[in-house]
Parts: sequence; C-alpha cells; structure tokens
Amino acid sequence: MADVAREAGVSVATVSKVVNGRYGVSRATLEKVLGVIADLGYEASLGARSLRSLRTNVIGVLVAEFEPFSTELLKGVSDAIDSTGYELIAYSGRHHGETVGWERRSLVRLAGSVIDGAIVVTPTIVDAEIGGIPVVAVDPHTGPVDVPTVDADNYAGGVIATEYLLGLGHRRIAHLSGRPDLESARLRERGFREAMARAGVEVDERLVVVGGFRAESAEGPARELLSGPDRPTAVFAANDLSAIRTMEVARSLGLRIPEDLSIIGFDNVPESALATPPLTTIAQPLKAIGAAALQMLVTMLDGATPAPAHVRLPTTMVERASCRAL
Amino acid sequence: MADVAREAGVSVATVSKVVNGRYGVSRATLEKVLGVIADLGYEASLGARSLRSLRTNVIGVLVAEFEPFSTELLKGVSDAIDSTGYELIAYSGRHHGETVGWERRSLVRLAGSVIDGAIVVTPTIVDAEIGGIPVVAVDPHTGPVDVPTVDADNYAGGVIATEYLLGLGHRRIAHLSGRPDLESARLRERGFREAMARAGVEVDERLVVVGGFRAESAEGPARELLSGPDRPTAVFAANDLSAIRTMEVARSLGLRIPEDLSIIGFDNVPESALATPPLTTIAQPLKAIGAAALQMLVTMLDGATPAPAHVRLPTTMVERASCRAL
DNA sequence: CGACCGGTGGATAACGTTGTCCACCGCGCA
DNA sequence: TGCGCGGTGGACAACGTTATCCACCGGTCG
Repeated sequence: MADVAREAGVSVATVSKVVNGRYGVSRATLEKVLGVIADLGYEASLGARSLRSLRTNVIGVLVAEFEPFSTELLKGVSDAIDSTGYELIAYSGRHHGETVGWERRSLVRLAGSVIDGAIVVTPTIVDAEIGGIPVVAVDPHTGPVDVPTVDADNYAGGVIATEYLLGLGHRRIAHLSGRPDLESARLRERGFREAMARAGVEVDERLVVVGGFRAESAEGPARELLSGPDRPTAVFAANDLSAIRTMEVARSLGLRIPEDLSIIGFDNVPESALATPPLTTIAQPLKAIGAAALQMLVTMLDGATPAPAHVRLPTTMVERASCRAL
Repeated sequence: MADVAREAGVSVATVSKVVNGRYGVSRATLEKVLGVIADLGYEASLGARSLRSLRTNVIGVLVAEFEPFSTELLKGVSDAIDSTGYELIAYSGRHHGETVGWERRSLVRLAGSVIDGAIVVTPTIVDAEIGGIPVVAVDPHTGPVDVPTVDADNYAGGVIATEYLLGLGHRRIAHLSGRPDLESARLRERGFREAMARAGVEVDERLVVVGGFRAESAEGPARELLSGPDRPTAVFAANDLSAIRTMEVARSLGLRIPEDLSIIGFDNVPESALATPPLTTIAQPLKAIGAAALQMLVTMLDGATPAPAHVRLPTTMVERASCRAL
C-alpha cells in the first residue's frame, strides 16, 4: 500500500480510503490511485485488514469431510455468494483423529482473522457464536439448538416415501433406519411411523431395523430383513447408500426389483440414478439449503437476526424404477 | 495473548515463545502457560501472526469448482496433511463470471496473509510463484510449464486402454476424444494412436471424433460413430462421462453391451461402477496425486526444490463388464 | 573472590491496514 | 474584508503477534 501511495503521490491513508470506497476523496485522486493499483496489481493484505477492522469479507464453510453431500452443498453456497460481495473458503477441520472439539477449535482459529462468519456442516453442534463470529448450522444432527439452522424436511420426506409405498398397495413395509444418534435419521423414522399410523397400518416392529447410513453397516440388517420367513414387500431405506446395498442383497437372494421387492431411498445421491434399477428416492434440495444458509449468515453479518431462525426446506420425491404397485 | 500472559504472570513475549515452541523457557513456566492457554481456550490470531512472521502454516487448494474430480483430490490432500503440521483450506476462485485471471487474483489475495503455499487444480496455468508463495499445479492442461506439476500418466492410460481392446481381438476401435484444448485429452489420444501403431493396426480417421468431457457434448458424436455403415466393435472414450453416455446411445440404437459393442472409459468416477453394465475404465490415482502435490509443496516451503519437478503417477485399468473378447 | 556464562524472561519495534482526528484550502456569505 | 464551512488529504495510533535484542540471576571456573 505504501508503494501505491508513493507511486500515486498521495498518502497511505488516501489509498485506504480509495480501496474501501470511503467518502472524502476527489474524483481525480480516485482515478489516479485506482490506476496505480491496477498497474501494480496491488491486493490488500487480508491479515492486516482484519487485524485492524475486524472484517475480511470472507465467509467459511466448515465441513467434516469433503464428500458428495457437503460438496453439493458447497456448490449451492458458492453459486449464491456472487451476489453478496463476500468470498468463500471451505475448510475441513477433522484432523489428527480428534473426534471431538475440533469444530470449535477450527472455527476459533479462523474466526477473527480470516473469516467473518461460518456455515458449519458437521454432525455435532456448536454455539451460535464462536470466537465472536456468527454461525449457521446446516442439517444439525442433534435436535433443537440455539444456533440458526437450515435443513431439509426429513420428517415430511419420511411421510412422502411411506405414503408413496402405501399408495402402491404395499402394507408389509420395512424401514431400514439410519444412525439412531442423528436427528435426521430419527425424523425420517418418525415420518415413516406417522404415515403408517395415518393409513391405519400397524408397524411390524420386526421390520424396523437399524441400518446406519453406510453401505457396509446396512448389509447385515438388510439381509436379515429379507431372509426372514415373512419378508416385506417394500423397504424404505434411510438413505440411498443403504438402499442401493439393499438392492444388491436382494438380488443375491434371488429377489427381483421391483417385481419381488420395492425399494425407496433418501438423499438422491448421484449414484442412485445409475443404480440397477434406477432408485426411486427422496431428494434434499442441497443447493437451496446452501443458498439459504448463506442468506441467513449474511443477514446476521449485517447485524440483523434472521427470521425465522430455523429454515426447513421441502423434500421431494424422485420417481424412478425401483418401486412397483402391488 | 495479553490475557494469557496476565493470567500466567508472564509477559506476552514469553507466551509467544511457548506457543511457537521456541527455546529459552523453563519447564515450569512452559507448563504454567500451557495450562492457562488450555483454560482460556486461546487460539493465536492467524492474521496477526502472518503479518509479523510471514508464515501461517496454512496451505490452500485452489479449485475451479467443487466437482467429483477436485473433491477426490482434495480428500487425498486432506488425508496426507495430518503428518505435515500444516492446515488446509480449499478455495473456489471462479466468481462473477470472470473466466480469465481469477486464479492469479484469488491466489494473490490469500497469499501473504492467509496461506503459505498453494496447490492449484485449474485448467489454465499460472506462474511458479504468485504473490511470493510457492505453487504446485495438478493436472495442468496446457503442456509443459515451469511450475512443478503432478498429474496422471494420461498417455500410458491411453495405451493401456487401447492395448486391452486390441488384446481382446478388436481391430475396428473408435476413439471418442476429449476437449482438444486440454493436454490430458491430447495425451490420451496420443496413447491410443501409439498403441494402434505398435500393433500394426491402422487408425480409421472416421472413427476418431471429438466428444469432449461432458455427457451432453459426447452424445452427438457417439451417435454418429455408432450409426455409420461400418461401425466399430469397440470404443475408447476419453472419459467416463462420455463413455456412459455412449453406452446409453448404443442401447437406444438397439446395441447390446458388451455383446455388440465394447466400451472403455477413463477416470473411474464413482458412477462408472454403477453403470449398466459396470464400466471398464482407466483409473487415475486421485488421492495419490493430491498427496504427491502436497509433498512437493511442503518441500518447496522448506526452501528446497522438489525433485523431480514433474511427477507423473501411473494409471491403472479397472476391469468391469463393458468389454468382451471378439 | 571476581568475572564470565548459560539459562531465563521481558521490553520493544516492526508487520500492513483502517478509523479518527486534524489541517489546510478555496469559496461564499455577512 | 473576514469568517466560516464544505471538501479534501494526511498524521497517527491502534489491531495481535513475533524476532531481536537486552537484563537479570545463579552457578562455576580461574
């Protein structure tokens, strides 16, 4: 900045004013300084700026890991950020095998020097303010908290999936549930039970088993479910990964899909469209979730309180070929 | 830091020494200070630190966009970084529709205040040093440059794929090539031609068409290739996306795979395993590439020159079910 | 017994920016 | 003509950290 000032024949203070679009500088000086900045390719030091002004115009997205879910979300945030004037960095905090407290530590480190606010996409929840910066949580897995949140309507998704199967005439419907410690999984199961109850169909508890959210963890329970004496005609799996694995298990048991068994998943991951047969599933509007979270965070950065503090976006069904009418 | 110093009854200078593991602090003071730091949850301000010491211990990965390719690579870097003592941030630079120069601008902004070095995963290449920080390029698309680079052996991959098809007895082999402006695509085609020449099989130029790297761009050329009078018995597609679309086109033309047409792809994207039939393809060691790039960058950060300056990792074939012997 | 030396901790000056004053200059109005 | 005022630019002190000194203290060696 000193270089720019010298080259333009003004003081650093004036350059600072120009850079920050402050009032009190004549048009002639403004253009002169702007010209020099362009010539020299000057970029303000983020560190020094934040040190002084406590603002960096950068927001961070903290993810547990870079996988399809968080990546798609990131894309949503990335698309939406252009209009806000903020920059975006993504940050994966899990390190050194520490499993607890890393979110907080990661956030604190960047807060107050690199980022003005954060969107956290992690299972364990944090406070509404960490290191003095506002935080929005996406898909919080641990129930109601005081942090502003954005998530998909997992409950409604469970209802939609179940009602779809009921509408196709199925009555013996199994639910391969997700990780019981995660709120999203519990909500999907609640939706399932609610839809069954509303339709007056009793849930056979032997048909509700925990499958987790990974293919491997679902394999055993799926096999158990399908090799019993009185097997279901349809399965609502808590996510696509377990649904796809369930299809494979079914095939290995000689069951055809959807002729002998209907399966519906949750999440609409890219693979589900390519599975054999293509998987009918419930889609989460990941990009919209990312965009909404960003919007809330920007509101908070402007000093306002986002209303509502908890946004729940609708889930929709993607009908493919893994279910059939009974 | 002042708080910590007061609480521990020492000066800020001493706290700084403790934080940085500098010599000249007694064990007693060390532990005292460490204890207070833990109590207060103190985290050094990255901005201030870099302002003074020109080091942040953070390296950045600059990607054009968050898609499967860069995400997998990111995971490789992320896995490898634990042992280095550096932190990782990812950064997507494309903004506001600017298509040129954004890499440089993004890098300069973060350089010198946030990151100590960068791994760039972008098509257009940059200088070896930007804003004074070292840079490693991954999969540079524009041929030899003076930046240290890491990429997969696209040429050998082309050879392997073609020789595989030749070994299955195919002679009329088509190549659906990638974006001609990208070095990786040209190398894959070179590998194809070399393998054909070595086997003494002449390339029918009508069977070499540009398909690009996206499913949509490949559809037309694929259809043209397969509906001609003297259609090929095998297709080597420049990437999996175009290969999968080619399979769909083939099916729509009444061709069975692999009975009537063998297809091999490139990249081994997750979808390829789930395609119908599962796609035989050439895999790039994405995680290894990320890890190698990180290793080179760390070497450069230590002041050394990485040797060799260009690392080329081997591609391997993943044999699935989309090819058969003639 | 005195000087030196290793070991320890502190004072202090940067690093590059921004916000707050303050000074100056020319013009209009009393 | 003198005073005030708006418009412009600059001086200067922070922000939180680190590197470079420098001071002190106890012990040891000559």
